Amino acid sequence: MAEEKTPGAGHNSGVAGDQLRTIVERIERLEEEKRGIADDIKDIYAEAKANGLDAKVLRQIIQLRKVDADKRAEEAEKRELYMSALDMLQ
Amino acid sequence: MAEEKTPGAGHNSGVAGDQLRTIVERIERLEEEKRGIADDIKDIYAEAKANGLDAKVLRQIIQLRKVDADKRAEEAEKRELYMSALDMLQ
Amino acid sequence: MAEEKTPGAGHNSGVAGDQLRTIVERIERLEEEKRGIADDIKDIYAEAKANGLDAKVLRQIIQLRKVDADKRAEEAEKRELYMSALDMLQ
Amino acid sequence: MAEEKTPGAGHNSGVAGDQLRTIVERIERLEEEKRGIADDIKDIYAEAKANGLDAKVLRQIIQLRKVDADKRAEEAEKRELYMSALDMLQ
DNA sequence: CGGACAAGTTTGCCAC
DNA sequence: GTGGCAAACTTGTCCG
Repeated sequence: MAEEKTPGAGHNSGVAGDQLRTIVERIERLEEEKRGIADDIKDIYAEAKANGLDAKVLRQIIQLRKVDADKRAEEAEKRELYMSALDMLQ
Repeated sequence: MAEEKTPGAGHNSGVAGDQLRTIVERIERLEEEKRGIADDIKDIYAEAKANGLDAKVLRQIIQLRKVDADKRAEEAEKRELYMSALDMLQ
Repeated sequence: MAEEKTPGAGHNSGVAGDQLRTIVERIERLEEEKRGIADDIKDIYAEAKANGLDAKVLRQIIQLRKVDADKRAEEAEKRELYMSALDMLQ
Repeated sequence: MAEEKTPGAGHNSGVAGDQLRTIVERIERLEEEKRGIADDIKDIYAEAKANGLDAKVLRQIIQLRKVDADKRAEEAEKRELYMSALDMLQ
């Protein structure tokens, strides 16, 4: 409704209204996307349940894989550290 | 009880491994996207702060707009409820 | 490491047993009360049904009134938000 | 606002408005009490944390005691069953 | 790091 | 008794 087409014509004096509005819209857009993805995930769980899978177990599996992935990432990071240390010793 | 769709196809006994793997991968893919979007949002807040905007106020503005949208949704929901309550009371 | 506040006072070593017991008992007492109230509510629904009222409609009515109350609370909260947002924007 | 002092004078025809209102108010009163107790419990957890206790461990302890109590209740129930069976055999 | 906020998980209830 | 729905509780995340 209250469109602010003309910068400087409103009561905003300290901040650029256009910039503010752009930022707000970008964030809102992204949050909507995020919500959409969360819904998609829920749908997949529902579909899995409909196919006879146990959602709870499914969540556990994904959690386990996430932990494993984190550990692997940690190890890779450590490898990087070692490598750079070796570089410095060369 | 547990029907064997793919007997002898591997060490899996109760569930179709392919289906399970597909589902897990789809969920993991979506969760990664979700994390990426959350990161994008954080980036925008950081950028806004760098441009002299107060992140706290920004969040409040977005919260206000969300509250407004929620209220509108709530009213729609309430209308639905009234309708069904009236139906049941005849 | 763990400081001994009451040495020799029993097998407890890190925490004051009396305080812990008191807290646990207070919580359990309150949870029991809560359960009792939930039971009372169920009883009223049962009684209402026995008197020919439709429990589902009853729940909807209570839900409607709750939604209204929530909306009023939401508006108050929104007013607060506006005030603080305006304060921060000066 | 919309007071229904005179039964039969309004648009309600099938149910007694007074009875309905009484029931709704009783339930709402009880739900408010329930919420109040839940808040009290939260306060105790906060207080415990302020005193250096770990709320998570506290919850686990209470959960354990609850399980034990349930088991004891189960055993008592079984005893009752045995007793009545013995009575019938006497 | 500690509290506030949101997300996810669990639990209880009702209908079938 | 089971499965879906809604509410409660718990967990994780993010900011200050």
